[in-house]
Amino acid sequence: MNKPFYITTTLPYVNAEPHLGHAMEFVRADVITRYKKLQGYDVFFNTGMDEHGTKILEGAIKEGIDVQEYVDRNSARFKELYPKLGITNEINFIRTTEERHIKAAEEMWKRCNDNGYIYKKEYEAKYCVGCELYKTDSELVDDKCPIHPNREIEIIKEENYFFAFSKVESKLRELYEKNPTLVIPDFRFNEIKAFLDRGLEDFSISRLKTKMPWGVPVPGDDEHVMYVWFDALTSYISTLEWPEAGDFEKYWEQSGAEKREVIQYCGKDNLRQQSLIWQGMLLAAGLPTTTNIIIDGFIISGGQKMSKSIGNVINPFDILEMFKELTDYPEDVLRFILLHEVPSFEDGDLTVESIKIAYTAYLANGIGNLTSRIMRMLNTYNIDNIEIPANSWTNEFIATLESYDTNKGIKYVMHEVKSLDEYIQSTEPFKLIKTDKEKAEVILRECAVRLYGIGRMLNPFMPKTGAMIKSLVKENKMPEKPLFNRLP
RNA sequence: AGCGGAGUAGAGUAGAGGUAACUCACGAGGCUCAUAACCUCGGGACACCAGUUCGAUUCUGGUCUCCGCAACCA
Repeated sequence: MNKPFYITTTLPYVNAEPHLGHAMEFVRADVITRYKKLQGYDVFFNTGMDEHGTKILEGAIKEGIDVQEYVDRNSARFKELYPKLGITNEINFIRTTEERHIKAAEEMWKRCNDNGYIYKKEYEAKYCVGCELYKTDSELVDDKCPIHPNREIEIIKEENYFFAFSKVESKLRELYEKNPTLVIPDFRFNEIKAFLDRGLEDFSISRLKTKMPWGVPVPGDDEHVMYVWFDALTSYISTLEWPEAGDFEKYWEQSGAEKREVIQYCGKDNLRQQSLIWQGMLLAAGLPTTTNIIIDGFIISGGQKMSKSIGNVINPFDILEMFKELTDYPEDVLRFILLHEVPSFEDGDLTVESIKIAYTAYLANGIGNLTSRIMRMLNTYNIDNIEIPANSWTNEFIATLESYDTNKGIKYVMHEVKSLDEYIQSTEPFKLIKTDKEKAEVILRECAVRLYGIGRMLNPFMPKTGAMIKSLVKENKMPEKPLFNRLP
């Protein structure tokens, strides 16, 4: 059976520490990956690090270290995070400083160039002599560099390479028309369609090497390096060793597959880059486009953006730390919080307080307690040999994941936890066992099967917890200690 | 200016053209299998103004407020 599936996160730009937004994107993509694997797909799951460009150079200069050293160190920091999030270890990494990536970026450039989408034009760039860096309008305050307000910003006229965005405009429009679910959710798609309708301007895709050397060289021109976006976006296929055919053919082109599925996850700040620029590049190079781009919202805290000056920053490591004494599955707790407390497509709010409340309500009092009470009864009353039915995922549950609504998916599971608690209370098997043993046993077997079903559904979301619940039911074992201890 | 999103009980969120749901907090009761857990009941909400409709909180228009984007910022 040929069921290939490709999914990638955006590659984080490694000029800062990993934050909750990164963690959330990884976790969601991981949930989809695990779900698809359980459905029999051959999944290529990609992530990596974006390591070129001005900001990286700036960061390295600031710390006074070699740029390669800087990206090596920061990339390691990110790589550390994946296992702590319970991300499957069958994950592919690409760093944009890798040789295979640089080759792919050069090839992408050549193809766009050969097809007539790249041309040279004079460009006015703003440059701060103090920083020795290019600056964008949004970085300047009153047309001055905030770090060097006493120096004038230099306007550099230089020959730059431009991408003929305007030339792919009609192709993009056609792509959008033919693929009504290209961008998910639909309100984001509307946003980008409206943007496209206003018309696209060509944009600069190179920088002078003398001013910004940290990038992939432009093929055939020693004086320029590629603008970081052009190189970074190519990583989604350089990870497949493109332009070599092998994995690219299998996972990106998916020629023999029933339905082509090439999925990208990204934050809402990336809408334009992923849905417009990257798709435009693929079209220009004559390559198949992405089939679905899933746009995440942001995580805020207490109604405000997380920021160091407000002091409301919560990073993934903090949450793991909070729960490491209480459970053997802190990564599942973090996954749960991100999946359950943040809407799938809109902004969500997390505070230390809200995280604790959710943990107590759903994990300690919910799943953990439910597991204990059922397993205790099965044990005490010696009810053994539970027959596990072959498949128990309902269509309603599957539909949540097929539409990438991971938040709705895990809420569905939590609802089942709740209704199983209600079922126990209303049927009272613990009372019935004294008067009608047979009937009590029927009820408890039903409970065991339903608990096992919860374990199964939990699988993509909270893999370790799901596996533990399943094995407890199978072996008719009481958990040695609570799955999720209550907070002190 | 423009574009997109949002305004639902004390807080955080669901939801739908016709008894507004969930988690936490609060009040009352129940159960004892369970992690002082679990179950039941109760109080309390659809920003504002018009329109469409038998009927709107849900659709349309407007107002106010908040958030994001406003391109070469990765």
